Amino acid sequence: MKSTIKDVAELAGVSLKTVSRVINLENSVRQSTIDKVKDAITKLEYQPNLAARNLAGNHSFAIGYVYDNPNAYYVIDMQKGILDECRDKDYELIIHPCNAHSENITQELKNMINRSRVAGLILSPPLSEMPHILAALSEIDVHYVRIIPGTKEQKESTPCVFVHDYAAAFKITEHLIEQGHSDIAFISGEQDHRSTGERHRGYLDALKQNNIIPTDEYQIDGQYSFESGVIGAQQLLKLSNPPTAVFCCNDEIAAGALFAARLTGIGIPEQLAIAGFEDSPFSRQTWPKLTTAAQPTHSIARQAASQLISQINLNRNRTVAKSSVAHQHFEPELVIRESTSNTNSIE
Amino acid sequence: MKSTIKDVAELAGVSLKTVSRVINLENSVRQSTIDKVKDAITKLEYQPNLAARNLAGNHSFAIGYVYDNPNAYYVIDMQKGILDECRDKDYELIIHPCNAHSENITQELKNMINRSRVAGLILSPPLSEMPHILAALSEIDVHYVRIIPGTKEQKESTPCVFVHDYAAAFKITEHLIEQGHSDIAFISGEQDHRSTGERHRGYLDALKQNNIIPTDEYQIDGQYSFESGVIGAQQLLKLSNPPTAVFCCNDEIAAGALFAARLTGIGIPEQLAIAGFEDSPFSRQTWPKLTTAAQPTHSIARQAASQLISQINLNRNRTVAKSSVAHQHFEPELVIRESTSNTNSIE
DNA sequence: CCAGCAAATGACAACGCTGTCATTTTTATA
DNA sequence: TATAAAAATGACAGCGTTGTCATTTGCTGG
Repeated sequence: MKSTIKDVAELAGVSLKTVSRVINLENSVRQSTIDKVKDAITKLEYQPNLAARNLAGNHSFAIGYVYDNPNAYYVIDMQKGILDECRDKDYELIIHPCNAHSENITQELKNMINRSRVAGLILSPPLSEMPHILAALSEIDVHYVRIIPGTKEQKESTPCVFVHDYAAAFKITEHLIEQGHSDIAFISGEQDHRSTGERHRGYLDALKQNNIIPTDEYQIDGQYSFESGVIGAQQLLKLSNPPTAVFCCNDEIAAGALFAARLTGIGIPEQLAIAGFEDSPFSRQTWPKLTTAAQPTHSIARQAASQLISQINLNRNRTVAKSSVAHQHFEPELVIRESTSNTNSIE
Repeated sequence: MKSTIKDVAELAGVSLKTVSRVINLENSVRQSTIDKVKDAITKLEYQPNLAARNLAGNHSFAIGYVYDNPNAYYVIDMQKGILDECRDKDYELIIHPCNAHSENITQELKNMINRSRVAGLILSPPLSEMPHILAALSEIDVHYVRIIPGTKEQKESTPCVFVHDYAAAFKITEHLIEQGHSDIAFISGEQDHRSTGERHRGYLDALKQNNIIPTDEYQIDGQYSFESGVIGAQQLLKLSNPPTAVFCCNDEIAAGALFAARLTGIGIPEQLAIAGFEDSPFSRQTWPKLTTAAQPTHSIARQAASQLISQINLNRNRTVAKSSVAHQHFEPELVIRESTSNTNSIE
């Protein structure tokens, strides 16, 4: 029932190998031959057998996406972006959620690569920032592309897709300043996440540029969680001179801060403006809706997959331009909603 | 570098085929031989080459999970559950998000099955309820397990894992009644989702059992979205005799209803009690937190995967007990929080 | 102690494709 | 037009496993 390369070859009147060449986009095939073969492929609805390709070519047409679920929406978007690219390039995606802080994470990843024979990996934060993981991956010979906060300018030795958190944080803080605030607090995510640092830098620089001196007691150490937002905001609201605005390192923290503010009957945004980061769907589902920064997750994911796949292909063709470490960066977009701005009518 | 079945055979002093037998848990291998082989496997850190297995055995060790993203948290949980089972059984997972209402969805699925050569599929709602999709899958010969609302008792011709939405909806409604409510509204999800019907039945039966006659104008047609909750609640609050409680078909709707109530300054739960369904994380991130029903998604997913894999194996071994349509059902659990009950202190 | 049978094991082809290298065809050059 | 070089194509082995069938081993009972 299912047609094989042999059927195609016969129908097209060429050899197996020539069909194989056409499939693999090898050059040195005459256009007229290509056409014949493609016709046959279409007629027979031929689809190459992945298993056979893997086996014969000794390489896999699968890439892996490894993540430590920071946020379901983010992960889903990433998956979708990667998948879209994979479909284009005829690759498969193996997903691998894991616990970044498990002690045998490196062994786990090695096993996974061994088992699934993936040709490469995409890593998103926080895994993409953990030196011991990167080291382990470099040891075994596997390609990978990292998604990390930062910019092209910072020289990384392995391919990365950058998310320009700094710029976004700067913009958000600036927006708060424009709304007339100068007592602006910051609730951070985990200290060991690079995004936390980047966002904090953006915040600080925006203050600086507007001649606002950051207040120590406004800098709250938190985590990327709702609970952390609750606690952080409570801490801030207890101060003798509480801030009038708070920039939260992500939407969950912001939702938590909102919750805490509500508990004490504080008006949002009149008495406290709250901004988040990430534009997760629930930033639209709070009351009031959250101002936040939207990351183009889907594009980022696609870009990462595209980069990974070309890297793999480069390596296969022995063009060995492995050194050409490609980089690209994406800038989040400011999304202004009611939690920071009364000028937006609350529908 | 990577060891093959040949290496194992040599080290163990047996033939290739015997090693293959051990790997595949075939009987008719002496225990002493099994031990020898297993030792060798461990020593060499041997891992069977999936591609070769697929090719030689003409079957795949991959299953697919097809879904139309109803909810990111749900999908992530499902994926995790399926993956856990897959790791156990040495299968791979191919995820396939799609649009249930796209017109060429059946063709898309067929292509996907062809391309990825998955041995079977797991379907979650709403895809699992769409007759034309099921029909298409039955046509091509692919195993599948559906996750659907309902109970074992309902006779389905193909294997299903049931989620007992009816019972959960009944419980939630009963809880509202216990809180002293009798004017209880219902905001539905999409009418063509079976879950909507099941939840509505549960709601109606709970009312009936408590001698409450359902009010027509309290039955709101909605969708599974935040916006729908906003609109539905606004509609309810405009009534001359508005309800004192509302059961929303999922948490998003409930969050929307909460939002709408907030806008009009209505106190929750004093003036309006709100219950959701699903226990998505943000049901804990609203103010006040939402009462809801928690589905054991991870277990459901695992069960579905387990069922699918045994079905596939059965079929392989020509035991052809394909008729033994296994069913199992899971009951959501009531999670009472502040949106319906003042007895819970608001922390 | 051996025939007879079942259980255990092995030899070898095959799965569908790609890599290597040999052969044929085309093109460019003299 | 002949010849060399390049481009296009093909023959065939081999990737790591499993299926089939043949062979060997171990056991039973007479």
